[in-house]
Amino acid sequence: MSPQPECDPLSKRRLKMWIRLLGVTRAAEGQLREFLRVNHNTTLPRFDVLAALYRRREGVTMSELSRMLLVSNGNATTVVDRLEKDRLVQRSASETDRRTVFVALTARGLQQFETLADEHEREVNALFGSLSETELETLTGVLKRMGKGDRT
Amino acid sequence: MSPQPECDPLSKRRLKMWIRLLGVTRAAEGQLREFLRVNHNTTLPRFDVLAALYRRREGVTMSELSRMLLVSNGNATTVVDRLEKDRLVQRSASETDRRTVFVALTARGLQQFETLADEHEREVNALFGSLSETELETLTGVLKRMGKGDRT
DNA sequence: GCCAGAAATTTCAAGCTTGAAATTATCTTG
DNA sequence: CAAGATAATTTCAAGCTTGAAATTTCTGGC
Repeated sequence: MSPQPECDPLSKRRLKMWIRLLGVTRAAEGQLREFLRVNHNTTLPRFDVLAALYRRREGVTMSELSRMLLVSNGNATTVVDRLEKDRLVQRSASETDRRTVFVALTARGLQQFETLADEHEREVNALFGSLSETELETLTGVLKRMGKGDRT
Repeated sequence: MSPQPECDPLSKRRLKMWIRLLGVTRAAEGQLREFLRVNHNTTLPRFDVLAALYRRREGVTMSELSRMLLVSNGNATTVVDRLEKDRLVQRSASETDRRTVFVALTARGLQQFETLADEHEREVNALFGSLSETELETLTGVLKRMGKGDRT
């Protein structure tokens, strides 16, 4: 049945690790999504955009934003559209390149994010509270190394 | 500014770990999505359903399916609808409970999945090939422990 | 200066996803 | 046995996401 009788013995273990990784991540995402919906009437993608703009207070271009969030540029456009309608973020034109559009938090967006971020951190803490300091350290180390390979 | 001057020093590290976890997972998902689209003209959700049905060859109920994949039942319905239209899966009624619907792979679905699975495994291997055996072991261990807490 | 190609963004159609409401069927208990 | 509660599934509206095509703008070589 198996086409590689002498296949790399690590292959199946890598696959199982990936399945587990996906499962853990999806479960956590689901919890956070529910938390944001129930307690703050918002969504994960909206939160992600606010968080990215909070880290880059001076504003970012639409392209930078989609790269930061690993989403398509079309997607960034629509989420920003909605956030802008709600006056949480604001677009502005570049003066040196008329193709470029900057996005930044409004005062309202900043304020809302600060409340949100605080509770979000608590929620994440609750989700991963069972990890020991050692496990946390190990996991972070491995994840860092895994992130390095990403030169897409 | 910070409301918890003496906050748990692990809190921020847990948060950063989560951000990294999400980043690594999304990057890998993106790669796999592209692989499935370019090489097999299919999508991750479709693959996920086929994989679940492959693991449970005898068939599963719609509810089981959505639990396995951590998606809403409405979602399972629509993906199965499309796969059924393509004759890759098949619904059948339960004889003991007329509310229940079983889904299973068709011969065609089974055949397609076997091809797909093989290449998918290779792709996952390529994505995580940089992990040493030790790292793989460690990561899997931690992920297992993290999965335990999920009694949602 | 002109023009071909590259770059930034938006638009679009199609598919994914959610949570809530609706439907249909089963169970429970008075 | 008749409600009423519970369960399995589908339907639905709204929002998310993608990749491709369209638009507008810039840049570099001629």
